[in-house]
Amino acid sequence: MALGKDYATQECSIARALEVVGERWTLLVVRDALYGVRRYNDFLVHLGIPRAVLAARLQTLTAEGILEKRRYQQSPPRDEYVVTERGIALWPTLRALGSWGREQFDGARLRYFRHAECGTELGPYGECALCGTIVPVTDVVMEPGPGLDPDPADPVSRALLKPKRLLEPLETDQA
Amino acid sequence: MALGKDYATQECSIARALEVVGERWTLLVVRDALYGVRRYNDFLVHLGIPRAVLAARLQTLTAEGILEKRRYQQSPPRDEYVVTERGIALWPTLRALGSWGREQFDGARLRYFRHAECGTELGPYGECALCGTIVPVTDVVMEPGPGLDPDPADPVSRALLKPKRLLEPLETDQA
DNA sequence: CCTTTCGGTTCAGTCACTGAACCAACCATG
DNA sequence: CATGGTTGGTTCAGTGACTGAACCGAAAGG
Repeated sequence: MALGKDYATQECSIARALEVVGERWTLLVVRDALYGVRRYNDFLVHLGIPRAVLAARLQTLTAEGILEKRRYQQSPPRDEYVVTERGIALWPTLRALGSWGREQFDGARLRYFRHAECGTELGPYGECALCGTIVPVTDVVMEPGPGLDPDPADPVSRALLKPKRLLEPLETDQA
Repeated sequence: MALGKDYATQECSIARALEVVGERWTLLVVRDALYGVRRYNDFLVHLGIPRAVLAARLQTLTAEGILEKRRYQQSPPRDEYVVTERGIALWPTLRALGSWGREQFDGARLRYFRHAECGTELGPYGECALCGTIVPVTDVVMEPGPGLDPDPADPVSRALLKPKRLLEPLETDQA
């Protein structure tokens, strides 16, 4: 967490985790990465994050092995940030946090997450009640709920309105 | 999150949740509250948090309905902070975060969490593999693992070495 | 009285985040 | 070849959050 490093004295894996992903914006960057966002500019417009902070977060997330920087075209040279296994492993945490936020505060259904195989909506821990299993991230389909703005300003939010699998790269029609 | 409030534009319950518990130290305070810590001074020595920050966190957590301030003796007047249902509902998030931190970084077993009924160790989502259910927080027993310092300096850490149920108030022998 | 405990508040200093400006590499266009 | 657009940054001044130490007040306890 960079501030004072005091979590180091905590002898606790929660504290250890927060050292890595506890800074402002970090978990939202990981969330977007799981949603399929990969490019600097897409993170930027979707999160509304200051450029300097985004650059810093992408760097530390890469250094911690949560994202991987990958060249996807040579000319002009362009890199994308792809979420790794270690990042994918944060899905249950994000899912639990989101469930808590919605249950305790919002109420509105913003997005549905379903088991791709059977269409069942996931439980709060990312499990499929029908199949009785924890659904792997690649088998989760995300689709918009009634609470979501149907005509958002930025192209990334617009692209996220289409039902899609988690991790599947986002296609932004730059219109 | 108090910084700029930009999460408000996120249309996302994860962002909503982070508005409330995303600030530095906040989740660790909630963790301690679930472990049974209730008193200002116990939070203080166990977390090593600046007094001003602790006071601020306790206030906002109380305002958000995650903790409840409660007078436990009249003379001298003393209050304790008890975790509410809303705070208890953060247990799956903390559990997931802790599992992630240990699996991805630490490795060392610091604490075991078991289903009180049957003694089975909880899975990463707080479920009991034997009973096949999500274990309610009141039925979780916490005990020290081999990775934990067996003779810590502060009395709170020492009190947390004894196996105990979650939520059960901590008894600090002020020795 | 005098001291200690508990639960804070105050304050100066530091560090992180913010927002705007700037920059460099590369491509497309005329 | 100049111009402008796109992408992915860096720099920098200003603000706000966190830190650590000091101080404070109420209420025992001796």
